[in-house]
Amino acid sequence: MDTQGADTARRGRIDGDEARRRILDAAERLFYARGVQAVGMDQIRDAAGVSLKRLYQCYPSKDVLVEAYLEHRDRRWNQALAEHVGRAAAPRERVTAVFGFLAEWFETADFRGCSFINAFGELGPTSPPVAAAARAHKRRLRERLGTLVTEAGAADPDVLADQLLLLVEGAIVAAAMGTATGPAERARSAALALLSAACPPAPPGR
Amino acid sequence: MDTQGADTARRGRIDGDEARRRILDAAERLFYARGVQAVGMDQIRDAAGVSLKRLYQCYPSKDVLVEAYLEHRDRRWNQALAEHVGRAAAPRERVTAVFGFLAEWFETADFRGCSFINAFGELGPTSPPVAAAARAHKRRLRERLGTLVTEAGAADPDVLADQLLLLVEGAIVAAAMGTATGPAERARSAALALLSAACPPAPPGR
DNA sequence: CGAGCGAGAGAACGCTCGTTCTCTATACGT
DNA sequence: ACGTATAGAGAACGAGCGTTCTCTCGCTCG
Repeated sequence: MDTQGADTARRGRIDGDEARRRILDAAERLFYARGVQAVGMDQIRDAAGVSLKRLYQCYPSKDVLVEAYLEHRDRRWNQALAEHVGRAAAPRERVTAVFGFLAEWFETADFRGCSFINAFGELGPTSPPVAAAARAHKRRLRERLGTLVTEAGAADPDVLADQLLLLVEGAIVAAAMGTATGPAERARSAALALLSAACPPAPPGR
Repeated sequence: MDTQGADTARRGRIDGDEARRRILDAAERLFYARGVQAVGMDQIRDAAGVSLKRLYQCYPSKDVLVEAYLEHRDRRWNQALAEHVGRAAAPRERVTAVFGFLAEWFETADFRGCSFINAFGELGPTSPPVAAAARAHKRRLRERLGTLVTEAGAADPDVLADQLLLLVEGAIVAAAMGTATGPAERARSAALALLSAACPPAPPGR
């Protein structure tokens, strides 16, 4: 009688892949919500409904689990962003879709800023792998912005992409700290202004 | 013979105010460089050249010391920014001076991002006082930007101030993580573009 | 000059937490 | 059905750290 209990949160004899997934889900939720150092392995075990032995079989140390957490979050975030941007066709709409994505994200109940900025601030000087993961995440974002503004025909794509990156990161930080009102909308209007200024509506000169 | 040693880093019988200053200096340096949780009271004691007893006499707990650290940093940072902005007279120059200040700051040898963003990411969900201090710091920055853009005659100062805030925070984060090239300059040019778009050079209409 | 208050140095305490070990019970192969 | 390998549950271990305590010494005040 139901010793398996696939979707319950309590313990039971479970498959190896299922255990990995549950652990990673629990770790992602807890690390993101409370910070890495504030969450112990015991709490992850409880939330995942897995034995400590299993936990250490799947992820042999907390450092490994932290890296897996960041990697997973990078993949999910980039995928969600890509989907959101992909729903827009016109180049300019694709750029503003980035900020629409941010607006939706900021409204999420458990939003607590950017995992990578948080992890970098918390562990960056101590843990080179964490610092590298955070930089890699931002580099991918920067590259995506680069292709978007290039497709939009910006005069100097490198400059504009950097500026949009600043707006995105600033909006995330401001949303996390509640500093600016409607950070996503403010960032989007700023991005539109920069975009309009950067891609001349009529070809200049001849 | 020199049991006092005011400017040496080693121990010795010292005055109470001097002890407070040395402790706060050491705490600021270490907390900022390595993060709050990564620095122990013993290390602060060593760096300050003070006994543990003295340390706890001046700051009765680590939490108190952390709050003093953030408060001190807020005061110093705002003062430095005010000085930098104060050297410019024209309203538009005063706005761009903010980004000149950032550029100088980013070149500092021990630059490691914004103490408040870092502390918020590290301790925000755990420590309400830290979260409050970070929000207060950003609120002050936002207010300063508000007055600057108002003096510059922006059409909608609230929107522009928010946007400049996003650029500033984004530039700080990008500088800390090495994401964008020349974040301060990129932010400044973006700010100038937004500023030009926001304050009509000729009064519109009549 | 002597007594005592306070400072410095560091050991000690208690707690947390990452990691491992032990013990018991269960599933599976023959 | 029995032995064995493995999982679960949680105790145990060791290190790190915030905080306190002890001991000794030196300065100060009468």
